[in-house]
Amino acid sequence: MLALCEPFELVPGTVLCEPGNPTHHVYFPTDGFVSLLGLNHDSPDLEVGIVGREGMLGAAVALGVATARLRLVVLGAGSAWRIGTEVFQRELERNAPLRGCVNRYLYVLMAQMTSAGACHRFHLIGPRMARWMLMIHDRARGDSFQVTQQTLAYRLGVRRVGITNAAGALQRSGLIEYRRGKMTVRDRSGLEAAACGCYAADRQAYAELL
Amino acid sequence: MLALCEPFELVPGTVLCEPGNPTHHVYFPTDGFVSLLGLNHDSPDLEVGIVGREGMLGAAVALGVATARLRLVVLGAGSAWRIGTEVFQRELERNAPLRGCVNRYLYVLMAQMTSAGACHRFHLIGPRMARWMLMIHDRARGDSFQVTQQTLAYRLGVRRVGITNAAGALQRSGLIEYRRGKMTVRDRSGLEAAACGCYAADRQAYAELL
DNA sequence: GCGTCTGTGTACGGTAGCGCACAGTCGAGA
DNA sequence: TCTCGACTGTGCGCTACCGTACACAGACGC
Repeated sequence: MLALCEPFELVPGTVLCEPGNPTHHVYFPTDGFVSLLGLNHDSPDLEVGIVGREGMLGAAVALGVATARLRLVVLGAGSAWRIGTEVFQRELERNAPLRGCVNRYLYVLMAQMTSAGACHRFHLIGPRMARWMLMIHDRARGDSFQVTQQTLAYRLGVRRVGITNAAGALQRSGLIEYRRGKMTVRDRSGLEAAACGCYAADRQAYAELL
Repeated sequence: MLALCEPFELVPGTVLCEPGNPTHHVYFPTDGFVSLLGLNHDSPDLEVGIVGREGMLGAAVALGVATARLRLVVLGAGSAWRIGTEVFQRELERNAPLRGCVNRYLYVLMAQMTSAGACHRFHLIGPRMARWMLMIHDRARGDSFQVTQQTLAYRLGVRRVGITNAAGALQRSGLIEYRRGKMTVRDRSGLEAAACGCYAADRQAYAELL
């Protein structure tokens, strides 16, 4: 499988894929992380998931659809293996265990999108932000990562000011620290307590199936 | 395929499936409609989709997972064909066109769940309710169907009072009529104008792929 | 006719988040 | 060292929605 792949560098800000365009590659991050954005001409954009080394990008190709519906934006620097869509599809047909694995991943992805919907609808900004920090923390190399409040606000579908307040509260509680685009997790377990249950639910769904 | 199925009656209120439980059957409604509810111990339940004769229930079985994550509740009376999970899986393996079709349906479902997330997050109750009415109207036999404001509120994740207000506005505009649990669509195109763009987007996604 | 239950209308205070605007403050590059 | 742009903090009025509570009306059985 690896022989069919080529290495690819994940550079923050890069758009790997735009809705409506054909999917040319499937990506398997080994490091770094990517934001999945659901676009909607009718409402602001909204992040529906984050993918790091635990997952893959372009799993929908396994469903036989080679047109993207999500915008994929690199958030955290790193690297990935990528493989051409057709090659991947051919491999899927030959390789039953691979197919099973990708299918289970798709299922987990669906589960996460379901819970993300309710999360964005009902939960306060604070817990949602804590959840987001934890998801990044799981996928980042260390305790710090580059994120401005503006980009976080965009991802959670709220105003920057909302993030400023929530982040300030988390910082005053000593859970995180941040400074001009650099966020640092200070108290991981405190952050887990502050996050909404969606974080634990997501991890459980992943653990159960993969 | 039909030879492997058995007829099944969809009785409103029936719970076809509960999260965590094994999926015993896959259903293909020929009439009536079913509500897909995402449950969350951390927040109120939320409807993530509606399925009628255009779709199927238990598509996730095609991903090799026989455990449900959604609660399926019959909303509109009707009938369906149902098939045992194992039989269906065996059939999927033999029948490539069927597999392709189910896969595409899964993809559409994912697209709808994505847009539903943003819809619940950003759109006002009025447009969301209009969208819901249209989705039911598409799947119901006539212009009328049995729904109380309370059940609708539950599905949209809002208070009943919120529905009372929105429904009152729609009725005053002459788009719908309702009376003690019976809703009637009076002005279909007006309702389409009142609904949020998610309705049109969903239909387009479906038309493009199926 | 009478009570009862279900469904709908209305009211009221409370609040999270919005849109907007502006003021600091830090950092990188000239 | 200075400037400029990027990042963060704060303020203010507004609104959609929430939780709660209560009143009314049609439906139904006795």
